[in-house]
Amino acid sequence: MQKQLTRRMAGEIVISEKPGDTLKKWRNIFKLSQKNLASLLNVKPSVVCDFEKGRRASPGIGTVRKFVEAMVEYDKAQGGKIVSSMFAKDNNSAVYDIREFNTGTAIDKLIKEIDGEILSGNDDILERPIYGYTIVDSLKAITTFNVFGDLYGWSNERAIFFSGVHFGRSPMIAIRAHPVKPRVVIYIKPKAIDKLATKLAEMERIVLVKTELDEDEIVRILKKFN
Amino acid sequence: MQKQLTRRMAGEIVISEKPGDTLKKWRNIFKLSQKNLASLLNVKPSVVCDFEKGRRASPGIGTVRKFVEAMVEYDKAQGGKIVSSMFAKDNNSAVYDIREFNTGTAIDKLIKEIDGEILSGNDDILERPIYGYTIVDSLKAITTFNVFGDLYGWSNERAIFFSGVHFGRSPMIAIRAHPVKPRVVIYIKPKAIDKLATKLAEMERIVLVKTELDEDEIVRILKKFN
DNA sequence: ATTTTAATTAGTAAATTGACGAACTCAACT
DNA sequence: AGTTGAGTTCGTCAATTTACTAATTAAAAT
Repeated sequence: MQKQLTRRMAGEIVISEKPGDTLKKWRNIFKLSQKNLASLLNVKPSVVCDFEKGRRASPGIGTVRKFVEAMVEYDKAQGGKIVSSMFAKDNNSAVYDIREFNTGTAIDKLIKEIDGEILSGNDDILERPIYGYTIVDSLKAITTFNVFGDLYGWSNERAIFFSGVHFGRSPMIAIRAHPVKPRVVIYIKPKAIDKLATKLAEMERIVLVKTELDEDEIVRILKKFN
Repeated sequence: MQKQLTRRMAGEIVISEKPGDTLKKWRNIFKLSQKNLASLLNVKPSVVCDFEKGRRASPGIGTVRKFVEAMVEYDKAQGGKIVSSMFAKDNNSAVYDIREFNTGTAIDKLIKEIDGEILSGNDDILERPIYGYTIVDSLKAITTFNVFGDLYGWSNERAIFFSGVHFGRSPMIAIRAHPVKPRVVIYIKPKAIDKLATKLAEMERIVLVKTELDEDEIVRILKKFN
């Protein structure tokens, strides 16, 4: 998340008409005075000012990097309020469990273990490895502030389990709309399966599975995987 | 879109462990040889190589900018294939109309013009300006390849009209899941309004509106706006 | 009215960049 | 075996950046 923000800041500064102004904008966002920022960087305030005022036509990327990273680091030390606010991420109580595997696990192996039934998915995808999973409550996932960003751990090559599924339409629509996609979607005890859900799964080439096991059993079983 | 990509590239290069490698990565993405790129920049190939190999610890942002912009410009001249592909935009037949305004239009003014009924939205948001709109068929939007990326024109401060709405649940879920949000969502002749839809609108602080006018009438009316 | 704090401007020395050309490696063709 | 294309390495040098100090202006705070 921090890296993402530093990249965004850096990109904005580099491409900006007036890099100095953009730098200043960010300094203000982080509520730092030139003096404060200068001391974080172990330089004199005039240095900060020179950059903001555009005295250098083309400062080095090292400079930009130091500036940007110093601000983000500073914020982190203060509790990371600014960085978090830029990502508007919050309450992730919708996430029941999230884990990464140390090695890849084939999709079909995982399905077998949790006694899943495949609703959609070609054979050729089933051998692909995934590197983790996330279990979420489907309704909470959409009503909780911005969980979608939290669904993906280290790897996007993962399975997402949805509990509290009625027809499975909303979860697939959410996945459809979200830029990052899992490899496998598993509905925990769905009441029924909407046709649009399977169609969307096919379009996204996502393996769609249902299981009648409950969350705790699944977590227990997946403990094995490493 | 181009600016967005240049920023992204620049940010990645600046923050990268090895800026040179990242530069190279992008050059490869744009299918350019060092020689080609050098000629676009009016420098000798060894210059490109020096940067890629990291001979300069901290090249200036002007250099990064020139490199990045040259690649994007080059691609644009070739039809913009790479840039487009980075945004995975494709078939946008779900989009009925998309337009940008030249000046901001207050949300409440637009609502009045299209004879809309507000289902959710605080007064303080209603005065905010928006800078464009998109009209999409809601079902096509989710079944068509990656329209979500195409919903947003130059500005995200816009209104999105959904036609073919049943209960308005899916469109709001899609918006919920998508990282970029419009200011206003307008359902065109919805059959009913799902409670979850209004709830999500409130959470996202999006003004949710319904109108009984049809697409053509709306387009006609919005022609006035500039 | 005076002092502090924040920001700006400018002169300067040392370090670094930006660009060149020439020599060199390493595959891939012919 | 020889040529071509793509990429790499490196010495060189003018132009620029980096960071300093000191002086100056502007706004807030006492």
